[in-house]
Amino acid sequence: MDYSPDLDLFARTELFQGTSPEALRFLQASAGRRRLAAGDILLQQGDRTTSLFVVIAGRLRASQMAQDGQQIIIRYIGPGEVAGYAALVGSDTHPGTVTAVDDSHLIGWTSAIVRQIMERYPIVAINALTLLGRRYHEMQIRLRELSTERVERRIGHTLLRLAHQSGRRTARGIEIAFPLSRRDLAEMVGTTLHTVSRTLSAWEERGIVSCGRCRVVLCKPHALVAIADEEEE
Amino acid sequence: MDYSPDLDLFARTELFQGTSPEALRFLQASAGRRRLAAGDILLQQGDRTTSLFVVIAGRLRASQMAQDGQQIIIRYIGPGEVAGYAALVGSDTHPGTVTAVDDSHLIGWTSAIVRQIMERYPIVAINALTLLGRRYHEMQIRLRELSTERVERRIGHTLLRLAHQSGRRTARGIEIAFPLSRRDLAEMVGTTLHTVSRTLSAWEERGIVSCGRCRVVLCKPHALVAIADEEEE
DNA sequence: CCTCCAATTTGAGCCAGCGCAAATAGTTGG
DNA sequence: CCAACTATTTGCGCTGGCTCAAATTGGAGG
Repeated sequence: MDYSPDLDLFARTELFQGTSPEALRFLQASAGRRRLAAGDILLQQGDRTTSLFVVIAGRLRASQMAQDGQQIIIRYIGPGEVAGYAALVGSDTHPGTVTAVDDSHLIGWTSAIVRQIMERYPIVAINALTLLGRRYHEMQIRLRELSTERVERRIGHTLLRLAHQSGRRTARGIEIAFPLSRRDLAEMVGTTLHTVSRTLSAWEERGIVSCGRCRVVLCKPHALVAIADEEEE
Repeated sequence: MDYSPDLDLFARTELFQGTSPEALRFLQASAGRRRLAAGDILLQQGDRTTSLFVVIAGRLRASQMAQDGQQIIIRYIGPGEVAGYAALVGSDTHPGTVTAVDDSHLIGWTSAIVRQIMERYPIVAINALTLLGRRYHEMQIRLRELSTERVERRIGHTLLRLAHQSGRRTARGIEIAFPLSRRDLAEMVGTTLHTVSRTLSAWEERGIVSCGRCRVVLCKPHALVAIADEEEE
């Protein structure tokens, strides 16, 4: 491992911000490192919980699968964010699968260490609550969208959220900064890749988006907002 | 207030189980009490967060509304559970509305006290994480169901979950122990009250359920499991 | 017992979006 | 440059479940 995370790095993560220098040193001392290539699996749904990870660089996808193989994407996880929250909430198995979608670099702690950290530094437990509360709230909103909105608006909302979380400014607009296939988008939105493809094609026609293989660029985000939030007449 | 919650009561809630006698005494001393009649609103979406509540008796409904008035039911909250989790995660406004569906009795603490409690007694923060992790996981599952399953199966899963959380054994079967209209069920499942009504009628025909005005009794839970989990051929 | 209101049931028609299928276009490895 | 594969596009027909409408039922209050 050629990479040695410095203390600043920890201080910028959602889980460890605001912790004392002493705590940061302890975190550094007890951490393990992990590198993944795009496509590698970090942890599998149903696996016994052993560690908690924080993403340093790269991007991962958390997904949920049913017995019949149907799966959905819960969220994408980027730098500074927590992956494998089971260790945080004391669950003994992982509720979902986490896969790298880009080459990624993570730092990890065992469940026992995590528990110890939270007991010794309550700010970490409180940060964890804040972060989980945010994710829970996000889920409430997605659940509402899925229950009440048409596919086109859901695709719009999803793209706007992705752009917000991990958009990259480019000459042509805001690009989703990781490989995102039509199928991926469908599994986030709750539809089929066919419908996503048709919708994107229509939008591309109107110059709202520009897309390629596993790539989406939002050229007119405001137009997308209009579609996502327009009043039902 | 004629009701004086004893220490045992706290020890049985999801948030305070496992706390020391000293902590329990502090909790008791700093608690406020609140009674609600069925239909009363405990807190409204968007309101500034002031308190956290624990349900002692009764039942409440947490819901989420969009600008256009479309709403969904996030969950029902029963004895021993937390209502108004915003104070727990440090959110400054409530993400949803909480309404009593039965006469209810709650105990509450101000946000400042909650913060103080979590810093002084880390077990409470850890309990909070566990509880929120459980709810988050529930949401993942509902999101997956909503994305991939047909209405009939979703209604089945929802009824089974409700029966599990707050079912009451009766001569005719397991009764959902609080008023649940077709509309309520529809707002949990992500469909219309018409479709719920048609589905329940069909099931009643087959003796699987028995229902009245705002009442549902599961007469053959195993048949419902079969419907909810049957293989798609 | 009667009135009023909310909850529920049921019918009929329609359509957004799915399922299926087939063609096309990038990508990767050889 | 070719082969094999994966991602994407697009057409077509079908249908689950929504929308609209109207009748019915059960309770609560007087």
